[in-house]
Amino acid sequence: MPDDDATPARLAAKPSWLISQASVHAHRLLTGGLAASGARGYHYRLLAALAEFGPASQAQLGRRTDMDRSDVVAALNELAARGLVQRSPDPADRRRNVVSITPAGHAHLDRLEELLTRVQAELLAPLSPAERTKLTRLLARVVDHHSGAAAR
Amino acid sequence: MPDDDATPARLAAKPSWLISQASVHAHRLLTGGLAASGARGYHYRLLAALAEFGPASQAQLGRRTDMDRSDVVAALNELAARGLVQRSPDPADRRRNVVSITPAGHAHLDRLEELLTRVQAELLAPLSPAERTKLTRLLARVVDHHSGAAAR
DNA sequence: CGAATCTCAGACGGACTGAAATGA
DNA sequence: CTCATTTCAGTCAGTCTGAGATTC
Repeated sequence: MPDDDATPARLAAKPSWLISQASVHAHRLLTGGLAASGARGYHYRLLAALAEFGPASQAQLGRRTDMDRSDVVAALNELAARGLVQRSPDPADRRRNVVSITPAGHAHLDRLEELLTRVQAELLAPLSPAERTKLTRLLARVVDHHSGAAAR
Repeated sequence: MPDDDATPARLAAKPSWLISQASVHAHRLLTGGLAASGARGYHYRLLAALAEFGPASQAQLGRRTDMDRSDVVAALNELAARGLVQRSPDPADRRRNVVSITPAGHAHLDRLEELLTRVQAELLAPLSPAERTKLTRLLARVVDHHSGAAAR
């Protein structure tokens, strides 16, 4: 049987379908690439937030990386066990754990950054450099519009 | 505190991040719009496949709509209960149920089609018509590349 | 015999909710 | 006392796997 798994045309033409298919492929490439280094996407998100904004509470990190509170706890446990972040009580407010990135954490972030850059190239392989930029800009405007309106 | 939920720049610039964020927004708009009609995305996918390719077995429908076999069973139960599809044993192969769309199913598909078209417009609201086309074409090439290579 | 189909029940990982403990 | 934070336990919806019955 030839087209036993052909996608219905009206479905394949819907932007929402294309986006969700693209997202599936992206997630597969991403977790695949990271697994080789024993890392997860959450690690990158947390380390990137710490590197850019400096030490932060776990609640802050959850908001900045769009992660659930309990997932932040779990991922930080993994990072702390490997010495990539450090938890210390905030001297100014002893309710908080202030989380900061260590030198080893910076080094790890650099490795992940490089790895993720390769994954992006793989994901956008069929597009020219100009087209990759164009796609990225268009997506950014769509995302910006909806997260600006909906988030808060 | 102002930027308590700012996204790290290097994360916000990654195509894979943008795609997955866009996918979250698309899914939210989609399920939200469909829920108003008591419908689900699976219903549209199945009805579209039946309308385009004609009667099919449940296994075929699963492949064409990228659905799990047990989800096909559940969604068809819902559609059959509302008289939108019909199940009948295949006389040529009694293992199979041949599923076909009813006139009421066609009418329902038309309603869903209209609804989903509005959702697409909402999703791509910040883009001009030309930009929407451009984005759709670029995404189609990316998806095509990866599903052509990985699927089988 | 092996392979495919339909169906149901159970499992499984991911994400959210509630509440206790702590301390400003 | 009230509020925010951290943490864990429990829950929940969505999806997949396994197994059985049937037919090719």
